[in-house]
Amino acid sequence: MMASGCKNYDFHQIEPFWQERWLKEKTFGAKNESHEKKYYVLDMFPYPSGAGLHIGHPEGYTASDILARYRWANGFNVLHPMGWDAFGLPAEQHAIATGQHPSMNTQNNIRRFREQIQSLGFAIDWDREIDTTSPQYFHWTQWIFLQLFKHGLAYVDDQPVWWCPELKSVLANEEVVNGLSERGNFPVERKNLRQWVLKITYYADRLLQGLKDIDWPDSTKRQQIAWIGRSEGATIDFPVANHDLKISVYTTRPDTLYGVTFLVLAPEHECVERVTTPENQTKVSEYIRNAKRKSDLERTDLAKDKSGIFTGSFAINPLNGESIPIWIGDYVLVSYGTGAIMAVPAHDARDFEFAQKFAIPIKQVILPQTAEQTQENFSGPTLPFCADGILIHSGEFDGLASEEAKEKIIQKVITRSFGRRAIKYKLRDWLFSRQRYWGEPIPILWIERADYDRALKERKAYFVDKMPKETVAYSKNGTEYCAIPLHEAQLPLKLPETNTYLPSDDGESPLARAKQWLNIFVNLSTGEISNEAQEGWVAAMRETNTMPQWAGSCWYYLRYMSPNETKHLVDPRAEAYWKSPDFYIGGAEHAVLHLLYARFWHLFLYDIGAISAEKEPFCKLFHQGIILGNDGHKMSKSCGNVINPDEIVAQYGADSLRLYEMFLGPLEAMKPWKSKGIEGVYRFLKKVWSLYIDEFGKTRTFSENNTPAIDRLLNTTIKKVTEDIEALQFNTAIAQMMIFVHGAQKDGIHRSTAVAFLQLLAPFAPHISEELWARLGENFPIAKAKWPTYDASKLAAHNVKIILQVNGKVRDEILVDAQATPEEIEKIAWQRERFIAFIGQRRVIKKVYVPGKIFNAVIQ
RNA sequence: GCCCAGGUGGCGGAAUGGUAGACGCUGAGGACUUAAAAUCCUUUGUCUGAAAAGACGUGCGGGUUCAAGUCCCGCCUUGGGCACCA
Repeated sequence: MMASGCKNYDFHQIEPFWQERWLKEKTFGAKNESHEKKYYVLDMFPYPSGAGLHIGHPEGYTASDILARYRWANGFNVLHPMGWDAFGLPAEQHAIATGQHPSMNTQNNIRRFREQIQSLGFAIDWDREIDTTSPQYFHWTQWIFLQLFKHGLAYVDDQPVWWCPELKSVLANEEVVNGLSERGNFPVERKNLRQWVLKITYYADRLLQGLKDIDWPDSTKRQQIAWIGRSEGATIDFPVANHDLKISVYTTRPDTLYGVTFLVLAPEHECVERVTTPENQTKVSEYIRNAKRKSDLERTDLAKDKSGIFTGSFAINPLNGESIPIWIGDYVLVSYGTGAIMAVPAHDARDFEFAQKFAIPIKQVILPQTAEQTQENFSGPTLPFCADGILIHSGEFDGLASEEAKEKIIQKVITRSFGRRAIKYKLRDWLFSRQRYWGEPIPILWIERADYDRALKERKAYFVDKMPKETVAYSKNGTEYCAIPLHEAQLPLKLPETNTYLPSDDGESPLARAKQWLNIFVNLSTGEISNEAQEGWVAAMRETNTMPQWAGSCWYYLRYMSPNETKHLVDPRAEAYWKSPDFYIGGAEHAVLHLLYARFWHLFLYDIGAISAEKEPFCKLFHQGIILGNDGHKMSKSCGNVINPDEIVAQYGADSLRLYEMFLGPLEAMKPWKSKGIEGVYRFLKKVWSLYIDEFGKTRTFSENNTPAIDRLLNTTIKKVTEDIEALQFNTAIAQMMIFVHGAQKDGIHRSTAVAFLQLLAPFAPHISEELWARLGENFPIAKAKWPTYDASKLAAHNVKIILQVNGKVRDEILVDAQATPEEIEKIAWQRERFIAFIGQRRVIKKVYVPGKIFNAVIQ
């Protein structure tokens, strides 16, 4: 069981040899039937781009691989899979440019990625490889969509959506950053289009609550919390003077209700026309026209210059009867709360700015409550004062603290029935359709209303028990169409073959041009589909939108458990065993996209019983930091600082690359790549080699015995490496192994020590470890060898160094027996001239002894 | 503007309140070599000093403590996130 007769550390020979061997012997195949404890370690699977593997990929993959191999060595049945998130724009743009079908391009990229990843020697179960673009996979992505549809969580809507003219597609809220597309940084605009939307808001509260029980980086949890944006408050109805009309506003600050000096409606608010008085009509219409013309970037611009217009009407504050003007302003969003606000300029920065600009009265009703600010000479806070405080000018509520006042005022509002408690979320429903070719087709058929009604009435339709309570419908050219699910037997619904991938300017998907695929006939009793009209069948049109790239990644971690399952999205027995990943690693950039969408789908699948083991998909999450270029900037082609992993592997080998990426710094930190730095770990591996192999390429004969120092060093190293792996502190684990090798080189080591050290090194640098392991005559994979344990009694040295301090400053050091008592140590200290010299004639008033470390004399 | 995480030698980074700078890179000197590469050894925070040694030193200013990179208060600064969400 030996790789080669290579004399020197020839990784070119060693690494491919073991990679092939692991693959062929399925060394890292996970067993779905096992009495062993399971460990499921998951990487965020890559998008196989045409650029090939990036140097950042192996960072997370190596970290997860170290854990996988470490768990194997601890007797776990480990699942460490890999796959491809392969739908997406670049493959399609490549197709547009070359005419080559996107699947060709995708398969080429996958092949390259697989080769590159395999060249790094990860302990992956390649029999479980998945590809989101394969029909066997998207069959179940489509199946999940049908379940969402059935449960009323997928619906169509033609509210304004983000449209990107450059990408010719709509984008989800999460994909728009500062008015630009997340992908490509192209401008986006608002456009009314008929779109599929998933009701993620139905899960808003549970998505928030679920965060409490999972072990995630705080910053990521905070981002999701902020994105969900739950707030508690009240909606309050303001009657409009001289109208039979009330305007409802949402507020989180009912304690400021006495400070309301105006209302503001969003320009799109439904009451705008009714409250606008005739003399203000012209100006208001003009204002609204302008507001509509403004791009969202302008409207939410950084300058935030307030604009607005008076409607001419007044509302009545229901609490104190004050008459307050009703304004229109585009700083109020129609899509949040009620689309109208009560403005309290004294205690809200935005209202304050608005009031100042339009000379509206500002009425202070809250006083700061800190002792410092309530002193006699206190002249009042700088307005706006937005924190909690004590109420003034608020009638019966004067003197109450904000928190209590909120509650009391809400109660009064409820009793007098002009309002109610309310909880609002910033989270919006997930815009789920894309006008693109290279995505999962949405498995929906559109039939005419008459056919739909007749089928339902006859109660024989195949879809009766697969429909949402509310019919999903839309009208086009005077005809109403209803959505029905494709029969499950028709899944997977494959993309039509076409040679025009280019989307159109009007938001129509390229699929709409594949007429053969688009216009079909369906048997409403059986769900069968045909291209030819048949007796009793009805004409139907397929949905032409496709799913967004996030769809496939919402449930891939389940598919790995049983990648070939044909009856379920995941084999229930496999799911019961593997549950969910024990460890999930990937970039922080997915904090609110993938990681929120996947949690949503997981909760849904749990609710409908498709899975049963866990309510949360990712119980422990970790983000690896970004690796920057040599120059400290983010790697990019334009900066010319991109490091190619293939070149590193060719020059130093995979083990060096793995080791170096782990040695760079803390896993979570952003850190610059230094091309010189890899020399250090490469030298280290060469030293390891020569510790085991002599200059003729023969395995060395080891020492008869370890020196006591080596015994201690080995045990310290086992302890440190084990603990550091558990804590994901790989950089310091490697440092400790370097210290070990240095000591081993000097003193020589016993064979058993040589064996143990290889095991520690194996998760980090598996190829060289496996090679040397084989040369030591072992005949099974090193990853399956039981992880070494340390002997705690051998960690302590016989002699310890005690630091002598005077007033906390280091003045001397002494070497004493580890068993020495404080008295004995003090006695030795008083014999040290250097130490005594710093004390001189002064009196010692205190002595501090830190066992095994420090003796500190405190003098006057 | 708001929220979060950082700031330690020439560089990447180590340090349960207890010797700051582990480990690695770089630089300097040396050994081996005809030479180079590789390897090995010594050295490498700043200042003063021939040396012994001493003083200073973890973004800045205070504080707590026998003892502070670490804890507390204020500020500066870098990175990330959110940003009219009422």
